[in-house]
Amino acid sequence: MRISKLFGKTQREIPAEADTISHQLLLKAGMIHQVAAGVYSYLPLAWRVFKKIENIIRDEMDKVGGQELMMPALQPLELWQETGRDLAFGKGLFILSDRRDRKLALGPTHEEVMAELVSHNVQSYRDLPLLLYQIQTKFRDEPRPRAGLIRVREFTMKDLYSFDTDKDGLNQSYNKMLQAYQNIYARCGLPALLVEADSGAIGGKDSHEFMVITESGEDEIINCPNCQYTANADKAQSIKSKTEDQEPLPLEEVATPGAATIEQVSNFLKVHQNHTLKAVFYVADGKLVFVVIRGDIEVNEVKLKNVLHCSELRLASEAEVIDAGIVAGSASPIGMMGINVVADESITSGANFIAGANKPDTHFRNVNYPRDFKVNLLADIARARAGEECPKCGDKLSSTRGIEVGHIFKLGTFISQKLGAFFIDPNGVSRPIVMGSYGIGLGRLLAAVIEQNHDDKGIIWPLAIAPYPIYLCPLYMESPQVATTAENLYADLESQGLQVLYDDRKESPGVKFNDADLLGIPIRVIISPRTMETNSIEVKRRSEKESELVPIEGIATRLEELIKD
RNA sequence: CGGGGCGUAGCGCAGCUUGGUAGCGCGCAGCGUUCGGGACGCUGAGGUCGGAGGUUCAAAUCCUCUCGCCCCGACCA
Repeated sequence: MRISKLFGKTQREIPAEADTISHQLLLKAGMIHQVAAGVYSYLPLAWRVFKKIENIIRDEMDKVGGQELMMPALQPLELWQETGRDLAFGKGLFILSDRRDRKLALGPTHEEVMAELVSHNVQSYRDLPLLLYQIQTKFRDEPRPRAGLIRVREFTMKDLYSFDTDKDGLNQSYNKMLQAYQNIYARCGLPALLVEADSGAIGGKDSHEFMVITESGEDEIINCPNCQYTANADKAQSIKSKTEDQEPLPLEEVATPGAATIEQVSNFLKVHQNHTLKAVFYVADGKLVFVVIRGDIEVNEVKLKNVLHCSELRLASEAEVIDAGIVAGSASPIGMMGINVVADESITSGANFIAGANKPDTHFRNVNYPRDFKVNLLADIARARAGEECPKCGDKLSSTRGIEVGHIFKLGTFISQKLGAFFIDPNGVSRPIVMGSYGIGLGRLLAAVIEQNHDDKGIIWPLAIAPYPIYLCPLYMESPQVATTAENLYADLESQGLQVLYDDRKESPGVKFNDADLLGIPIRVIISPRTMETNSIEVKRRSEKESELVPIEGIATRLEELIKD
């Protein structure tokens, strides 16, 4: 491709709206263009990268026996209502009406359509197992699109679904996919970390995410440097510090004038925050929930949502709390009636806590569970933090941030049951098909590669997914010798099937070098009067500082070698 | 949805407080001189100032409404 004809121009200044590296570089390199919030066009260079990633993914899916098919983005809303997942996705679902006022959803994922399809084509255990996938556009009305291609509202995803007769089969399919995913990331030059995850709106039991560690990542990851326990902070467990053993003392009221927050109360009474219990109020599907947790620990809303089995969860407003007859600032689980009380396991980690008395400016000392109050539900609803102990080995946990570049789920049978995807087992008994779901976002993967592979000059594409592996860069095109050599070499390389980006512009060396670096083409080939003097051509890798001089006759061979590495 | 910010030429910005009919840099076009890390000179094209309404002799500038975009939070595979 001649740069003089290439659609898409590099920019000297970075558009102000971008502050994530991958977003900045994609815009600066002229690879993407924003159409609306979270909606982008891919220009030719980015699209070439995209297609290379797509082919790697397709290859790995096919290798483990996946069969590619294509399902529609446009789906009847009824299908979503059958599984109830229209509620789980809530406002994230794009819904539109057709001319007859029928409601349709733009698919955010395809479990429903897939299960419906399979229900018509699988009758017997002999038809299983099955791995079906597609590479399709998905639509999600994200509350906040951000960071360029990392969180968008329209995106391409490879989604594969596994269908098995039982749990063992599911585990086998799951492990196959896990390996295939590792291969994909490795081939894309992306170190991806496997982490335990929450399954969110997709549902199901076990789920793992693949994370690329980067500061700009949206997700917090908790990990143990000792035993390699790694989990999304939404899901992560930890062992909270225990307070010292104490004999329970009698309950005692204390005046705490003006002290409402945990910080104020613990300062006022001169006790550590881990000796207090705090009350946090949520509204779950319209109902008030009283959450009790140790004062120094934060509530993990994902865990809370899961134990409550609710679809909508938000913090209660002060007015809602007061309306329920609760004294904000001194709320107490003691004597709480007619309201759902959910407590974190941390309330059993010590004795003689400070807690509210449900009277203004008053708290209790020596509150002990279960002596002084009852709860409707006791569960782990605490946010794990760095510095706490690993649930597996007891070592100190640390935390990092990452971008989720893949998510795999063991779904089980809830979707197949709802949509009637059953099979007849060898005993003639009808049973629901056991499903798994495996997603990977292509655009996000592309962006993550840039987050991971760049320097202050620009992108450094891994060879396997670079838009072009070779940047042919003649300097001083006015020199007939340079121009002729460049034209001939370009024609030669093209005829050998090599993909070459040919900078045939009459630009100064500085401009060409900077564009070559910005675009991140792995191998730069320079022809100039200087190299012509020794009848040679200069070859430099984007990832390295040093260049080498190669005799003109040997250049094609040398480039072939470099591309094979 | 809550908080903050921004919409003026393809991109980055100034002008707005104090109304007088739009400017700078980059990029773009032409010519010439340059040229191994974003050269220089000259000439030139390009904007109904996000949109609607209002105030005024006069609005990019003041007022009202509205649309869009970004960031933080909430939320979210």
